[in-house]
This record gives sequence, structure tokens and C-alpha cells, in this order.
Amino acid sequence: MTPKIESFVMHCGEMGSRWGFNRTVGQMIGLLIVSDTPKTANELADTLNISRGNVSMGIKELQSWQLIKTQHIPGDRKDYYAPAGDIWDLAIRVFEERRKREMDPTLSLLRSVILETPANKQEEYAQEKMHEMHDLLESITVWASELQRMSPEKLLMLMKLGSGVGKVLDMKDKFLKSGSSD
Amino acid sequence: MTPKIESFVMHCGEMGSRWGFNRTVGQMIGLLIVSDTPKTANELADTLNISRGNVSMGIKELQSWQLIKTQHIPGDRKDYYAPAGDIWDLAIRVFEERRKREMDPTLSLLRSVILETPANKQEEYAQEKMHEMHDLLESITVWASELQRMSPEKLLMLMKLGSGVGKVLDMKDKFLKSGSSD
DNA sequence: CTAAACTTTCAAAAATTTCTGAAACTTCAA
DNA sequence: TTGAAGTTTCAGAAATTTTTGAAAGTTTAG
Repeated sequence: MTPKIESFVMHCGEMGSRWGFNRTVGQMIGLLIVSDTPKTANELADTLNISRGNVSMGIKELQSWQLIKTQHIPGDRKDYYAPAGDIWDLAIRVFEERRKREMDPTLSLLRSVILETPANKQEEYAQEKMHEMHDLLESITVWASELQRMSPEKLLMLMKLGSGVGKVLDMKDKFLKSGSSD
Repeated sequence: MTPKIESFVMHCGEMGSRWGFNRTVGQMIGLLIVSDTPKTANELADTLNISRGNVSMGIKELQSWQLIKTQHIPGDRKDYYAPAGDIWDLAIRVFEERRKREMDPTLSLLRSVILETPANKQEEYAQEKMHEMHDLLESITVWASELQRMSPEKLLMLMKLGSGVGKVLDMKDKFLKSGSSD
């Protein structure tokens, strides 16, 4: 690893836990992203100076996130690993996987709690708040899944539009009022 | 705490680390959200069965996230704590604070690395990837900050529109082509 | 079938994070 | 100025997460 590549890979390790994995998993995906050729598990272990067993668990973790794919070289028994798509694909997968882990369990708990009848004023207030939280999480979930169905180009277009989207929304209203359908 | 409230608060504790804080901080904000009156640090410690010192650190943490505000009751020296806004405000603050912690450091590292001249083919490829990553993170950052400037009503409208936003984008193009200005 | 080449598993060690509680600190009424 | 009521700090204990490495497992060529 050259110094530039190393500083990027080590940074991915430090950020790993904030991004939802652990240090070595962060280093592994960082290294795979900037590598121009697929790498074997042993190469990862040697390059990153971590144990072979740790690499094996890291690979499993990255596969569960769908961030890497396995490749084979004819006449070679080893598994070679590479990122499962371009930067956009990876970002979208991390985003989606985190949404699942960070919001779905809460959504399901909230759903079950707000179904019950409040036993007193205090619970009534609590359930009201839980209801607000539920509605917000649900809106975000629906929105996220719809955004994911959009092509990267359209998404980029939307992002580049930025707050200008507010103006477009106003425009849509005007447009619809003057006779068009959905 | 009634059983329903307790199950919500304990859930917030379990999710705490996924949301970016630790268990007791998660429980604390959960409890404050569903409480119809502000709570003192001692009440939090007693209700959650955690040490007074831990509550003090948790309060500092929640203040650094700007998720709670301090209130006073006339003739009472104690500090009373309550959520710093409604569910939307809290969600927006968590989102923003996490963006800062999870993306800004990486953006700054990438910026410095891609400025340097690649020393060989391998580094050229790596820096290309880092450039892509940089551009994506920067687009997201700009977009997030613009979304934050929108009112909750407009944001909700945008979210409810869902993937229909694609159609609106197309419409905007048509509209602009037929003679209107930005 | 056997052995070589490779991968996975998992118990225990190491590292890290969280939590406690006693001591120090702050503030204010009297 | 004093002391009661309150808050914060922080070193060490407890809990949790990560990492190692040796043993077990798998696959395939011969």
C-alpha cells in the first residue's frame, strides 16, 4: 500500500464503527474500493496486518451488507473479492441496510404499542408522541424505498436541484390546478 | 413507568448505539420524549435505575446533540429537562449531527488526498475512486443542508410525493423548455 | 480414498466502551 | 461565611465488542 492509499484505508477503519461496521471491516471495504484488481482473503490479511480468521468474518459481514462480490480466476481455487458495484451502488446499499437496522425494529415496536388503549392521561400523551414518531419513520421509510427505485442519474439530478425542489413543488401545484391530472 | 412506556424506553436503549449514542443516553431521550412533564436528573436516574453520574454525562451528550433543553420552575433550584422541540426537530438534529460525524471527516480526508499527484497506475485508479466518493459525499452534504432549510410541511410534501418527484422533474424540464425562467 | 490447498468456526484474549460512585465543585439562601 | 442542595468529574469496575489463532471443515486433483 502506498502512503495515500494507506491513509484512506486506515481512515475507513477509524470511521468503520460510525458507518455501522467494525474497524477491520471498514479497512477491508476501503481497500477493496481503491484496488484496481480483486483481492484474496490472504492478501487482505497480509496487507492490513490482521488475522486470517478476522478476514473471514469480515467477508461474511460485507456479504451480508451485499457490498462485495466473489470472483474466480480460471485454474485458481482461491476466492477473489471485489466491491459489488460502483460507489453509488455501495452507498445505496449501506443506506438501505442501515435504514433496515435502525428504523424497522422501532417501527414495529411503535406499531404494536400504539394499538393498545392508553390506561391514563400520562399514557395518552406518551402514545400520542409514539404515534408522531411512527408516522415520521413510516414516511421516511416509504420515501427511501421510492428514492431507491429511481435511477442514479435522476437521483443526482434531484440532489443537484437542492432546495430548488421547493419551487418545483409549487410549480406542480400551479400546473395541476390549471387542469392536468396526476 | 407503565409497561407500555417502559417497553418503548428500553427499546430506545437497545437501539441507542445504532442511532449514534449509548444505551443510557438512548433511554434518557426516549423517556423525555414520552414524558408529559420535564424531568430532573435525579428523576431520570431513579426511573431508569442508572447512576447519577451517568445521567450527568448523558445530559451533556444530549446537549451536544442539541436534543434537550433545560427548564426552570420558579422557586426550585433543580434543572428540569425536556426535548428541544417536536419529533421532527429531533429527527432533523440527529440526522444533521450524524451527517457531520459520519461524512465530514471523510470528505476532508478525501479532499486532501485527491489533491496530490498519483505516483503510479495503481494510485491513479485509487484516486479516481476517491474522487467519485468525494463527489458523491459532497452532493449528499449540499443536498442535506438544503433540505434542512425547507419547512417541515414542505419536506413532508416532498416525501409524500415519493418517486412521483421523478415525474415532476420531467415536468419541470418541459415547463422550462416552453419558455419560463428559473 | 488421500492429501494438499484453502476456508470457516469459535473459545478465549485483548481492546474498547460504558457505568458507577465517591470526591470535588458550584450556587445560593440565610 | 456557612452549609444545604444541587451538579460534575473521573478513576477504576463492569460490560461489551473485536480480534486472534488453533482446530475443524470443505473441496478437488490425483
